Amino acid sequence: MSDVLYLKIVSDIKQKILKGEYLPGNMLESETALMRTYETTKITIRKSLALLTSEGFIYSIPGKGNFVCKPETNLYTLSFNKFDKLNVQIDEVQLLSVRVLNVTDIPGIYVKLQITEEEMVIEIRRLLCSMEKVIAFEKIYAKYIPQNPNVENMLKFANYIQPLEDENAFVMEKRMTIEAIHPEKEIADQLKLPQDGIVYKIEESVKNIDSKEIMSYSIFQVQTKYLKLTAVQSFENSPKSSI
Amino acid sequence: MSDVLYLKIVSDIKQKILKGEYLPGNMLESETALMRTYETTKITIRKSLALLTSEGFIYSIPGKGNFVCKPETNLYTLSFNKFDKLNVQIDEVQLLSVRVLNVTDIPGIYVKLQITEEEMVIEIRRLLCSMEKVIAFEKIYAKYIPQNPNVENMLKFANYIQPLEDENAFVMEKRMTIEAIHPEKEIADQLKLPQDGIVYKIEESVKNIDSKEIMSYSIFQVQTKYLKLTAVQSFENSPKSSI
DNA sequence: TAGTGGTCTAGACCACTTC
DNA sequence: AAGTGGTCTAGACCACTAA
Repeated sequence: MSDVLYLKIVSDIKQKILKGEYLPGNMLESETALMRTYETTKITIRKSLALLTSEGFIYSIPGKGNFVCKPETNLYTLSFNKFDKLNVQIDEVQLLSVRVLNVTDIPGIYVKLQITEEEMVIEIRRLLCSMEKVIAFEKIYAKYIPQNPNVENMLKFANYIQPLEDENAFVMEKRMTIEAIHPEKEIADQLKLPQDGIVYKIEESVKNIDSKEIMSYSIFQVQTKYLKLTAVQSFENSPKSSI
Repeated sequence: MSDVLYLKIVSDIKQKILKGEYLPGNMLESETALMRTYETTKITIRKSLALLTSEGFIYSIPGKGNFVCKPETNLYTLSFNKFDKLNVQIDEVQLLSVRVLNVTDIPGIYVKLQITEEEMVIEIRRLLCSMEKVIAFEKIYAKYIPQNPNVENMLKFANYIQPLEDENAFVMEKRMTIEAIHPEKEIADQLKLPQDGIVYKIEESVKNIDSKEIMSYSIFQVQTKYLKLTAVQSFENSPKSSI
């Protein structure tokens, strides 16, 4: 238990929510009532309520009061990274090919990159390896614009282990879908898998938050045994959540 | 752009971070400097900085200053629910069996439930169906304590669609692992799948945050075509993140 | 010692909801 | 009209950091 007043109030109210004294949808005491119960001023009470709000425990309706949230039980936090979060440590990247292609050469890619059918794309194909073994196969696509720094960056990072988006991570939004499938023959060969093996096919789009532009689209395929998907319900993961 | 001062300051600083004017690790102007630049008082500045902190953009070191965070690029938010988030709507639950067993009858279950080998477990086996078709197979385990309300709750919810943990969601921590595997024969039969089909095997532990006790352990197996896993990098998902 | 962030207080004005 | 939350201000004291 903290000896800071506003944190005491926070953990006190949090306890009441956790113990079920306040149920989702219930209204808390009014701010003036809380001022009296905790013998402090509006400012301190409001600081406590602000913290509870940012942690997702309560919300407020102006003119009415503060209410206990209905917790969102469907949200999980998943920690994933192509390079760090596999069961093996990627220690080598084998570049298979770097090509500049017409959009029409790759069916459907113009939709993924949200570009017109007249444009060019750059394609990178590479293998991620660990201890001389092929762990994953990856294709990366981006719009090709000659002399564009993004393209140069992609090439620079093509055979490095760090993903290029880490440099400007604040501006990026990544969205991925995970599927479990039987590998296509090319992939099965590369990963030295039987045809009825299983791979995770992870498609990821990286979007610039400002310009809304799709920066890159990648397909990452990895044998299931190298990737364990673990997700934690993210409710209590809010910042500074400490009881 | 908001007409509320502290929100203006927030979005202003956020823009500077997004545009790269402030880089991760950089120190912001001091609070007194910010007071001068925005011609306001310490309180308003501090309110802005508090919001930026809770959104994960900055952190502060007492006596030194406020610094731009290195964004965590590995964290994704996954929305998942056995009942709502499949590609089909579960409209029926078929209870296959409810049994009370010795812990030793289910190899390894005492580890999952963190109980001793002398205790009893309750086991629920059920099918989740949609439009007369079997979508998923689920086994749920919990420690069996006669007359314990948890057990009664489990039984009450055993053939309902809502998961029982929703009632006390604040106190629960859910942790799940997702695997893609070839189904065991029992599962393949139930889901009417070929032996070389693929299912997602989702194991979930529900833990009471207060008591640290494992409330339940479940194994949920669903044909891959009914579950699309989509994850979004959770950086910009913080509450009230609005630029 | 000067500068920094952390905590706390008193009081004003506004917009909103409810009766 | 009474009560509610939202925003904003001035100023104090503390603990910490750095020179």
